[in-house]
Amino acid sequence: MANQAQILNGRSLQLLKTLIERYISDGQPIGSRILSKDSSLNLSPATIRNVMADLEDLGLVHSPHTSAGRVPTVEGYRLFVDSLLTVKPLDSKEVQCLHQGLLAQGDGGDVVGTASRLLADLTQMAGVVTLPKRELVCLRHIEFLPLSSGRVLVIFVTNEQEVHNKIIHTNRLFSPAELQQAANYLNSVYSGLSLAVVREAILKELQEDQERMNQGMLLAIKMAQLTFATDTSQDDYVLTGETNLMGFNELSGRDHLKQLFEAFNQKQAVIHLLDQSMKSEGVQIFIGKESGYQAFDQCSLVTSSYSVNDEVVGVLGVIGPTRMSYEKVIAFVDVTAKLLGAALNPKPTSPL
Amino acid sequence: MANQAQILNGRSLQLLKTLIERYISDGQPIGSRILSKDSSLNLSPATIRNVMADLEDLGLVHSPHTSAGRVPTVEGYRLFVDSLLTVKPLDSKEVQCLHQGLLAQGDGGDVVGTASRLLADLTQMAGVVTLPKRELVCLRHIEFLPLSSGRVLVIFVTNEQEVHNKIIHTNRLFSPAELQQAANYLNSVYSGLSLAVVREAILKELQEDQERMNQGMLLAIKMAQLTFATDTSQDDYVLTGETNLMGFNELSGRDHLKQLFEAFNQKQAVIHLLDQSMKSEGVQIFIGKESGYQAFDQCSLVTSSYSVNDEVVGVLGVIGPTRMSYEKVIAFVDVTAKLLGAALNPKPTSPL
DNA sequence: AATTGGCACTCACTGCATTAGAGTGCCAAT
DNA sequence: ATTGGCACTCTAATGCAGTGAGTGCCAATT
Repeated sequence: MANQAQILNGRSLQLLKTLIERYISDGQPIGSRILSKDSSLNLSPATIRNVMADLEDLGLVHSPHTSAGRVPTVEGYRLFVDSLLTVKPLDSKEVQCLHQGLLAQGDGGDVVGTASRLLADLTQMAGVVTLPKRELVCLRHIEFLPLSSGRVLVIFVTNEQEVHNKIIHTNRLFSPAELQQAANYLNSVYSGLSLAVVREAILKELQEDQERMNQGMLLAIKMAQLTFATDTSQDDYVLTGETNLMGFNELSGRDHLKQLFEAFNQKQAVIHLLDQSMKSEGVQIFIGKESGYQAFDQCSLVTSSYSVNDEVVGVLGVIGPTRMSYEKVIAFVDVTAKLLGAALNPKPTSPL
Repeated sequence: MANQAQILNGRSLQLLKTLIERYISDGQPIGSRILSKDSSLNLSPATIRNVMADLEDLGLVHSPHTSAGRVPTVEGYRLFVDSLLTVKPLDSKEVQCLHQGLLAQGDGGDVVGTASRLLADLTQMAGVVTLPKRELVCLRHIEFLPLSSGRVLVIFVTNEQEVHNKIIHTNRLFSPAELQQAANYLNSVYSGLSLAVVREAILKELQEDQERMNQGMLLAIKMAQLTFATDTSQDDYVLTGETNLMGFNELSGRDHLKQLFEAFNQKQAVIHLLDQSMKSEGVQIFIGKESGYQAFDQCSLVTSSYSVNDEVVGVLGVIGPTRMSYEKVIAFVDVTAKLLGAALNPKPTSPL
């Protein structure tokens, strides 16, 4: 270990950095000659070879075969992004572009989708944005419609304009009037509160003695419970630009590509990774096998949580090959997260 | 032309048929020797070669290079599916499977999605199903919610349980009470009618003298007009199993695949093709370049419209490489269309 | 007149040897 | 500690011969 500290001096780190930068831009193994010219250290190729041998011992770079240059390993990338990276702030032009794009969207109201598409377009990779966490979501309006055989269609609107629907099962039939009454009650009492609060309140009501309540209220509470009880933390995300990934040679193996897209469809892997980023603020990076999913072996995922009112409500990120321009992507992800948070934030639900 | 008729006798057709069948199963150019053994005609390879030369003159088959076997052309496939094909009815086992799958779905109520997935799973290609046509869709319930700056969120439920929403712009602010009244009016008058009828009725109302109506009715009509006027024939479809297509060599060129998936994402091309099938009943097939879209050059699309109450309401189909087992796919598409129509049909909207 | 066997020819694919080039590792010299 | 030199390794590209599948055509056969 003392050895490592000795070896990993400024110079070797500098070399590692230029190697990775060059590899990211060229995509081919980097030899000592190139590195000697590329770095401003004025070292001969021979010296560089020695350093490279050390770096290889440490597992930071790797040689595809005897007479090829070096390629960064996952550990190399990790060290790079953790300590060597010089993140350039975005051009104000690009920030403008993002800002415009996020605000000047159509009336679809799909800020999340827009953000995802912006990420994908600007990075030429895949963009992914989770829907904002439910707890942050305020109930605006609820409505019940009777269906056949005791089922009831629940429609509820959250925040400004997001419409959700769900079918619940009841053990008896209800008249439209009853349901209307229940909805009225719920709307008058719970409108404007976050779903989390609503859920708690309902549980409390159910525990209290129910004789105090009249029939209508009781029905309303029960319906609400059926609707909101199951914490279907609607883990979902918007993924765009997947096709961009087909352009990269390192991902273009048939099987690889198939695995990747199947993972996208099943969502579960991506969700798991994004969830991990939920816990911490700021940009987080998964490089290659670090993700733990085989499908993403050759991919890196750069994520950032985004917040509204200083509370983390979602995650967004970019998926691309491990050989991506981390500096740029990190910058993009970072500001997009902030802009998205801002775009979601200052929309005070206009009180009716 | 008289020549063609002479040449295209039963024997050459028979040979074309076996050639295509064999090519579909093997995927490699078929030579005269193989064909001689495969066909039950007891002809020598030399004879077959003569026939093949004729077929090539007619543009039905094609030789990749001098010393390779023959491969069917688009025209060859076309002749094959039009006149030579022996469609085998499905095993009752498979029909069962489809039937079960369509009926025994979760409460998601997403019959269309289920159908698409079934098609994809059973054929190991991509399945696509359009949403049922709007005209067949009955208005069940409508509701307005005021948003900021004169915008109004419209929620309407069609058929049993499909929830749609849309934002419309108005030139002044409305109170919730006004909107409620308007919704009540619309619900009482138009509930149960198809969207097409509703649209017509509204246009008629607007043309008649409006002084007869009171303020509330007028508002209601205007809101409804904004909602249903633009014939956003919600051209949309559910596409599943795209990843299955990545397994086929003939489609696995990077650029090809990318084009294909981009076409899927943009939807427009697929919609156009499906729309064409809307007009005619029964199974329809687009082979290779027949589609007119470069992205689908190497693909075939087997579609069938599906009907409810003898009226065509949507289209479904399978997308795969031109070298697909048309017999099977046609059978699958055909019965799935019928089963889907049936699954949608006998659900009489329970009168409240 | 259709069918067939025979034969020359074409073309892709394979294996093999060769070459050029890029890059390494190591050693001795600075 | 750094460097130049040198032998070595491995890849990628090239050329070349051999093989096999398949064709097209012609003359013989039925």
